[in-house]
Amino acid sequence: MYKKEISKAVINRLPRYYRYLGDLLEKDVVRISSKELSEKMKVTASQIRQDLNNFGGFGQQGYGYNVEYLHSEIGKILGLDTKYNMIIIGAGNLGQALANYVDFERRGFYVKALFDVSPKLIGQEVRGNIIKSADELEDYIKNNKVDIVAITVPKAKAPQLAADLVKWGIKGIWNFAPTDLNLPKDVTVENVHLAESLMKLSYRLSGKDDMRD
Amino acid sequence: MYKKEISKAVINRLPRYYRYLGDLLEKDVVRISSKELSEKMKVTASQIRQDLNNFGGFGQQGYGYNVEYLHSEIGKILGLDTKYNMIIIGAGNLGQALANYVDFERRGFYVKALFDVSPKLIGQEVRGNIIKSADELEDYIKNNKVDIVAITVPKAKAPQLAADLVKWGIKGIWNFAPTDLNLPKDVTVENVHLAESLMKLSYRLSGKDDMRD
DNA sequence: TAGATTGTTAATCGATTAACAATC
DNA sequence: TAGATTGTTAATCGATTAACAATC
Repeated sequence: MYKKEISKAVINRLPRYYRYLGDLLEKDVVRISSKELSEKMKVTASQIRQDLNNFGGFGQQGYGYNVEYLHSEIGKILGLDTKYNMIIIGAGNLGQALANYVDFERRGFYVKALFDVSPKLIGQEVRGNIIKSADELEDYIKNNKVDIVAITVPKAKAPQLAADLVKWGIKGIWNFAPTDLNLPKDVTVENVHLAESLMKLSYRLSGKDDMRD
Repeated sequence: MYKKEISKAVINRLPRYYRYLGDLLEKDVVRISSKELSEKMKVTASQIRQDLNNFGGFGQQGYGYNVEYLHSEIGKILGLDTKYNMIIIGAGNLGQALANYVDFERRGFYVKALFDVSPKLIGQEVRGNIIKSADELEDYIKNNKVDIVAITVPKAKAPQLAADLVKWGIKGIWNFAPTDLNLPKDVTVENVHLAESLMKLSYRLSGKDDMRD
């Protein structure tokens, strides 16, 4: 069977569709047309229909889309019907912030452990998890199912840590360290580069540009 | 004078160039060709040259680019030669994590105050800043130069807060709340949607795809 | 000078938008 | 049935890559 290659641009938009549909669902909206949704989201209706049709026909001519059904289908596409075990390495403020983010759990991402090297942090409790010593990391990974590792350690430590994680079998990394991790292509890395986000804001504020997106 | 419109794709890449050049600078690399840089960054040399030439000719034929000069020029393009006063609204873990991120200061982003509604947090110190009551926010903004407001409050509170901020004259918002803020177009909003980032990771892990980027 | 590498134009590729036939 | 709106093809637009003349 031929596997359609979905473009990155489309995938990047899916979570946003999911969010808007979730909001509509909360407001008990039953159906929505691509045109109405396009006005809310400030994209073209055409783009919405094209995007969705990469995955299948979720709508109905003359009617539009059933909000609950579409929300659920996009959730499945995004893998939100799966439970993921996540651990966090680096239990500073950012690591703790992630551990405290309840919404992740609602989407199927369960924080199972936090690790740190700092004796000050080891032993502290964060949302029911005792922060463990980084020395226990290898053992932990080898004895537990870990789907996602969030890396919130300093830049200098991240590449070696990532290499070790891969060696121990980790396939999914959520990287907050301000560096690129060059890992085998069967390992999925999603980067969150806060400093770069702030620089983009700076660029636009400094007025070399009058972007509208 | 005609103002060239720089595409969003280009701007999104600038901070990454800046980071790689900064790393080279730390290693005392003096010059680099687009070809060498392209190999490190895993992009095409052509793209690098095209991107840079949106802003001017920073290189020299037969030589390449001077690392220090190019780093500095990209910094200027990104507005990193400007000092920004930033305040953080929502002093939970995420807000505190941002306040503690030293690197921001190095780039010219100074955290001047944190605000929260929680009596537990108000009065606490974070990196030399006493967390203030959100009641003082309007006064603070009216009496101080505030260039950037980082919003780390719950989703439900974010839209009203953003509307107030705009009313009080704020032009730059770094939004961490999982919602879109619909603000006048002279207000610049940069979003960091962590949940959406995690969903993208989930999509790729759930294997509907074998992306190579 | 010869060699290297940029700056820039032209060609290609991919993504977005428009249009409309299919169909609920 | 008539009206609405999708699914999908075709047209357009923009971004990336290739190629090469300019030039250090």
